[in-house]
Amino acid sequence: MVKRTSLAGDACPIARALDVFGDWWSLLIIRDASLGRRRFSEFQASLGLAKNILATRLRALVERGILKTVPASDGSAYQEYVLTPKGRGIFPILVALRQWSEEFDEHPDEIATILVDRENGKPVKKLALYSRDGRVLHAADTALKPRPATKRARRVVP
Amino acid sequence: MVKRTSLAGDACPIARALDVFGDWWSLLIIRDASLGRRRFSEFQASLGLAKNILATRLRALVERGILKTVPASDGSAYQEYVLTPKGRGIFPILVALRQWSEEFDEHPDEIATILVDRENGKPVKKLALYSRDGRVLHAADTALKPRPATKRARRVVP
DNA sequence: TTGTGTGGTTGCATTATTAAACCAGATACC
DNA sequence: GGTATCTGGTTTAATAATGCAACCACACAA
Repeated sequence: MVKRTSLAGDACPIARALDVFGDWWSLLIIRDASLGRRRFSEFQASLGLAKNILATRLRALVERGILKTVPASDGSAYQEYVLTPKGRGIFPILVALRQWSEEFDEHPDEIATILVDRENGKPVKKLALYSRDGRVLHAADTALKPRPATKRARRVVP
Repeated sequence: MVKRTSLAGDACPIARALDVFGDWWSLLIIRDASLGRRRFSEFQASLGLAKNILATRLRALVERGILKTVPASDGSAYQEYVLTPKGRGIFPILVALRQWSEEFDEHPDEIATILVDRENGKPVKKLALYSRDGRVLHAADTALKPRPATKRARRVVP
């Protein structure tokens, strides 16, 4: 069996996230969903991917709890795909990706849009990582520690 | 020619970022590099991917300015791969992915590590998006605006 | 100088992606 | 009511990417 590697059982949370939506199209579907696109045909027109791939991805994202299907909002018998809370939780990742391109892309003039505060139309701040006591942390200021054991795990009587 | 779709010319900065390191292995290589792994064999042992795939990915990441090769730090004639500033800029994306898994993974007990402040060993804060004036912004509080035209573009004399 | 480790490349089998054709049910049109 | 068209897919066949194992050149160690 020479299947594509799965990262599902990995202990690294980054790998685990990639296992859920780390393929070529899933994040773009999620981006579209967070922009308000809901219908199969909307995704297909926006992304220009083959319909069978879109169908596969939508099914996987629904299975994994990122999207859910709801009855169409226009009263027709069709269904729509909307983000679950778990799916909306991906928003910071999309913002981080966007800000990386804004900072490091070689042709930033080709970027069409900027992310702004809806209240006043001003660009948002750059994401930053903070310590408990409010200092900005860079990669070198951080470390990985083993996760403390969960208290809730109840021991089975032998 | 039925090639895999490229997102390089896309106007969306998220798509542009995914075009650079959005494939199955690149982000994991970058994660490893940011943990201090530098040698081909270290990446291969850590990730367990085929050597030809690793070679292809490393070459692509070097071409795209995420990694650069340097002489081995132990004085041998081999080379090592280290992150460029552009590569280190991916750190917030890794953090966002990690935090998403910490919050939404169905088996969080399988996550082995937590990210802490090196100063005091305490867990870092959750990434949050802020407005210019310091309010926390969620997806619904934001909007996309067309990017203002760049002033620096000089007109060619006709 | 013989042996071993590093850092790949090559070849082949398997899997994933793609485009295009097809299709059933829902909707719109007359 | 009957026909045409739209929506949301599935199926098929070709091409590209991935995975594994074998191989290989060079560095290094004994």
